[in-house]
Amino acid sequence: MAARILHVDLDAFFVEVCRQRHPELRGIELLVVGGRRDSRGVVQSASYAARRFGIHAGMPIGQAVRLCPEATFFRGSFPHYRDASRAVRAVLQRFSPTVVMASLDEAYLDFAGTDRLYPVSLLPVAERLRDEVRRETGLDCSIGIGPNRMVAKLASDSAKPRGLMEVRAGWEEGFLAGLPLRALPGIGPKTAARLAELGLAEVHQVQAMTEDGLERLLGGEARALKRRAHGHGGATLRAERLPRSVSRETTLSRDLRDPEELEAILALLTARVAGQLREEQLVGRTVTLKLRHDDFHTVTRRRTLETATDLDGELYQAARALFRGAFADVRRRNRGVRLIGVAASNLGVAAEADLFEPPERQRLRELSSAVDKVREKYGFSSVTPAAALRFRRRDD
DNA sequence: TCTGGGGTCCTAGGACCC
DNA sequence: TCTGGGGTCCTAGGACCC
Repeated sequence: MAARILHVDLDAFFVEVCRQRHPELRGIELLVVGGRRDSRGVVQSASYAARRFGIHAGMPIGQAVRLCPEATFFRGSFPHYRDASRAVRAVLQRFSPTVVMASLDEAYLDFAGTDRLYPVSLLPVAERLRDEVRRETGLDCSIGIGPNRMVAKLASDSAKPRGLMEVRAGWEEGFLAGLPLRALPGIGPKTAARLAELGLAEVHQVQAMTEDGLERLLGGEARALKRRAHGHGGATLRAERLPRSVSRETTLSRDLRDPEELEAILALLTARVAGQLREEQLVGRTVTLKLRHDDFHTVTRRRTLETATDLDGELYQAARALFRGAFADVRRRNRGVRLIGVAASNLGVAAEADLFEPPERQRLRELSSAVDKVREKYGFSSVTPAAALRFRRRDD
């Protein structure tokens, strides 16, 4: 059964969702979403008008301000994005039983086995899909169609904005030949620079080489690159699996040197991670602490627990111990801390009940589910971990 | 005001085991 | 007589993606 994958990519998703939710932004052509003017963040998305000034996702906000001081900078809100994304998914699910959201603004649809239904082209389906998404959610999208995920995605990239492109089976190599290697998934800035030093910049160059020749240049990576250059990659859509990690991190509005203040923030971040684990009925066994020094030197420290947990206290205990170890280095280097974060990984599904669980742990579990209920009703900050009180009092 | 936040996957070395 | 070899688990870091 021939694979046929459709990739839907929403155009300027974050910008458009902000416009829908904040009508005062609608008349503003030059709109940049991601953080306020003075934030230490990066651009999440920019309106097409702002992009003409060279602003793009991932660019530091400060740099975007310099490129286009007259632009409006807006922070945006995750729940709004999430709700908009779900609304789009609901439309997509009417077109295929297999819809995999790759992120908030991207989805893959499986059309394998539709050769009789649509013997020639999927473009008419894509057109209807685009119109229905537009009509029901007010959002524009671009759609790429291909024999696998990679080609479908590259096709939608080429089609942006508001375009459709189909690459039929057999035409992958020709389509890819005109692209830079950097366009291939997995070829980021570092790899692209390394390949460029070897004289490789375009997909057609890799296509023209033998695998042995490429192997002499690249070693073990040759095979994977060769496959991608010829248009292979992701013929099936795998169902969604358990997440691999749950994390929260924050870049502080100013660099901090006070460990107590940092521990208070760590307590809040850990409570968020624990809350998400419980919400998704997961438990984590490995706790990772992340610290970024003010000179951008970044370290992680991790610890694997005896038993997986979703309890604030157990996660925090591990996180704090890791923090104290890592903070000793910060102090030794006489630096401040720019970013602090915590992650739970090594995840499993939370067990229904454990008959042999010690009673004190049972009490903690009851406590956290009570906290979860209050938070569900009144918001996360209605309950604050004691360890975070100092931070709350100071900066709220 | 340079450089976010949430993820995924991979590598490499050490410990430990058989 | 100097050191095998595979597998698994663990930690730390890094590239990449949106």
